This record gives sequence, structure tokens and C-alpha cells, in this order.
Amino acid sequence: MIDPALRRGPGERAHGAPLASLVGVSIPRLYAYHRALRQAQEAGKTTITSHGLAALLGHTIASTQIRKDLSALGPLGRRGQGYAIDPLAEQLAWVLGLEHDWRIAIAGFGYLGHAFASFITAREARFRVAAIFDQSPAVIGQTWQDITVQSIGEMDRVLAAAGCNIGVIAVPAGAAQPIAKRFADLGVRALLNFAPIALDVRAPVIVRNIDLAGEMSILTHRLTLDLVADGDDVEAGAGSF
Amino acid sequence: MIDPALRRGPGERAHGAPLASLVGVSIPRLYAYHRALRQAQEAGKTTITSHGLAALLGHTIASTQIRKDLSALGPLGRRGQGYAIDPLAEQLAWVLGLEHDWRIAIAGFGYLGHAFASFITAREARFRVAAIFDQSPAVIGQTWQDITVQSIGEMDRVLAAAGCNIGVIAVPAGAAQPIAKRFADLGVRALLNFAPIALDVRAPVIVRNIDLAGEMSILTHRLTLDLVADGDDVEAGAGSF
DNA sequence: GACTGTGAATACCTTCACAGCA
DNA sequence: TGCTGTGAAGGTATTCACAGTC
Repeated sequence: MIDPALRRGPGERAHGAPLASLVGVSIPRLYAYHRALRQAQEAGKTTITSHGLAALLGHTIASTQIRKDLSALGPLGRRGQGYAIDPLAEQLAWVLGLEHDWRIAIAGFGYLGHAFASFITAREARFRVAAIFDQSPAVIGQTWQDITVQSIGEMDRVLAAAGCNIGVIAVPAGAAQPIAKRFADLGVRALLNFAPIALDVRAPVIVRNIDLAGEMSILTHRLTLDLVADGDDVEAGAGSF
Repeated sequence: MIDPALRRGPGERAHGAPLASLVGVSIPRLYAYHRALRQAQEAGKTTITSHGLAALLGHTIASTQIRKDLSALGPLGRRGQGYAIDPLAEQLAWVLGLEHDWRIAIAGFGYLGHAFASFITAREARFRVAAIFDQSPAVIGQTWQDITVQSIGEMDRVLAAAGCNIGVIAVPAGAAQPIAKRFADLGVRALLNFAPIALDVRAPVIVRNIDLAGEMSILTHRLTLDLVADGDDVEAGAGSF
């Protein structure tokens, strides 16, 4: 596990602490802070405390945790006052890479690929879907927001021109691995994978898996625990299942 | 964080260790094992070693980790031989709750809700979509696999009859919280939430969030680190972004 | 007084090393 | 010999307690 590139941001702008100090902070948490800060901005606020942020997040994250995370980014708060929202949001956006434009290629334009495209472009202005691929002749040639769905066979040619940074894999499990390899060979260094298999990709390429069935299994596991407990206490219960 | 109900499974069947000993094992990992075991079963195998399992999982999980996890479920392996696949898969299925039938209600039947319904019913035979709700008049009345999409206003009436155990929230962020409350009030104790907000639900109800934008932010964060490093080394590079 | 920043303490999860068995 | 099972060690994330600052 080598974490490369731990220097400061480029240019004149001081981006607080070197990113090396980010050990121990979870990026999705930082993203949640950023989201909450935008919300506070829209509400007209200019400062916020760690407790206020925790409240905006439904107290799913402790204020202590928030302070620890934010202090890792640099001296952004004022003791006794709280955090100034604008510079904090800006700093978070920089750390999260939200100040760049990202070009996304989607492989597999079924319902899932379609849903992802709509969701992510609505959520982050700088996320652009730049290429869409599918295998099915029924889908190829369709357009989505000016983008024409291309054949998977065209990936090599199209991707070279489209210059995408992020690949999304929304194809059936059986088709995922070769597509991951193709993305990797074409220089796409970040993959979001919805297929329920472990992709085999090498070093500079990073993968995040969205494990829908795995998340469901957490729910069914917990519900089963409840069933066992209830069964012990109330003798078989109302027989719903 | 109280983990309720930590006794054995019911009935004559011995389900190995009490589930209390499952501290430290991640349920998605157990689910991955189960998936790999089914794969091995289909390939005609009857036993497998922890190393063999690791290989099936693309070595994303260490064999030591696998042994630790499985040993928490009871004495399922034989030293020198490996694990007998059938009883192991059965035990995992029980722990994961995969031996029950689960009735799923989906709120929000846009592309995402649709994709989820198709995906999850294809993956697990005992997951059934039993009710679908949407707000849009254009969607209400459509059918999916014999299920008619109902108005969200009908949730109270329909859910009482449908007897669902799991609610899936695939509506816009603004609509998510009231729907979560409604699910909770109607006795649905497990929610899978795709909306990018922290739901406020109380004690017996459990929530899992699928945070698509959060996962994307991990990718953009890592890519930004690379950018900073490359920029330092190659002076602005090829100017792709 | 209010709130941030942070070392120390704790809890948790993973890896290691090896004992125990077939 | 081959592989599981597990205490011990190591590492990482979270919480606590409080010092520091406005």
C-alpha cells in the first residue's frame, strides 16, 4: 500500500497541510462535510461549528471526529468561533479533486449505467459523461444528452479521443474483467465497478466497488439476528415469513 | 451501538457458534465467500482450502483473513484438508439470512430503482420485489414483473398488505427523509438508501447507505494526488485536463 | 464561555507466527 | 506434510479529555 504524491497543491495558492497528513481520515466523510457546507452556504450562513456540522449530518458523525478530520487539512478553524464556511469548502473541494473537470466513460448503458449518469452529473457540476459504451445493438446509437452510445468494440478508438479519466463498469459480471483491462490499457486510472466480481487490475489503476448485494446481505443478516431474538422471546411471532 | 440478539439459530439444526462471536468479521466479506463457494460448487468441487477461496476472490482477501472469519462461525474446516463446501455454504447462507424469503419495497422507480430491482432479484433467488412506489404520474400504473407501480400516497395501505421486510429508497434527496419515516412507521426495519443524505431513523430500524458520489470522490481524490505528483515531475504534462 | 486542536487512551481490525490435527 | 484455528503483535481508526485561543 504505497500512497504516492504527498506534496502540496501547485501554484500560488496555499492549500494548507501536505496531503500526507490525511492518514486516518476517510474521504467519503470529507465529501459529506463538503455537501453539508454547500447546504449551509445556500442557507446563507458564513460560519459553522463542528457541532453544527454534525447536526447537519444528522449526528451520524461525532463532532470530535469532524474536528480531527478537518484539523488534518490545516488550521482552518478559529477557537471559540468555529469554521469560516467558504475557505473550508474550498479547501475540501481541492482535496477531493472537485475543482478539476472529470471526464467519465460509462461501459454498460442499461438501467444502472443510465441511472449513474443522471445521478452523478446532477450532483457534481464538474463531472461530465464524455463517452458511453454498450454491447447491445438495441442500445448502441441511442443518445443521452448529446452523447451517442457506441459499441464496446469501439472503445479503443473512441476513448483515445475522448480523454476520459474515470471509467464506470456497469456491465454483467461476466463482461467486467475484459472491460476493466481495456480501460486500464487505454490509460484510465480510476474505475468504479458495479459488477459483483473482484477486478484484477494493476498498480496505477485504482478501483472502487459498489457492492449492492453485499449491502443487502448486511440488512438480511441483521434482520435474521432480530428474528432469532424475537423467536426466542415471543415464540414464533406473527408468522410473517 | 447495541448489537441485539446474539443467541444460536432456532430449531434442531446446530448452527455453529453463537453469532456473538462474529465481532470483527465483515458481512460483505462473508457474502463474497458465499458467492465464491457457489461458483466452486457449480464447478463440481466439494472441498476448498482458504487459499483456494482467496484465489477465487482474486486475492483481494488474505487466506488468513478468510480462516479467521470462518472460524468465527464454528469448527467448519478440517486441518490438513480444507473446508467441505456444502455445509460451509449452508452455514454462511444461514448467517447472512439467505435462507429466508425477503420481501422488498422500492420507493422511487426511476432508472436507479429499476436497475436495483433487476439486479437484486437476478442475484438472489430469495429476494422478491413485493411493492413499488413512485411519485410521478408517468410512472404510476406501469408494471414490472407483475408488480404495478403505486403512488407514494398509497404506501400506508399497500405496505400493510404486502408485508415487506426491506425498504429501498431511490428517490431524490429531498423526498428521502419522509419516506424513511413512513417505512419505519409501517414496521419496515431495514432500509437501503441511495439518496445522498443522512436519514434520521430510530432504534430498531437499520440503514445502509449507498454513497455513489462519495465513492466517486475517493477516485477523484486519488487522481488529484497523482496529478500533483506528475505535475511536480513532468511540468504540467500533456495538458489533458 | 465557547469552540478548536491534539496527545493519550481505547477500540477495532488485520497480519503474523505457530500450535494442533488429519 | 498440509492446512486449519488462534493467541499475540501490529497497525489503524475513533473517542476521550483537556490544553490552547479567540
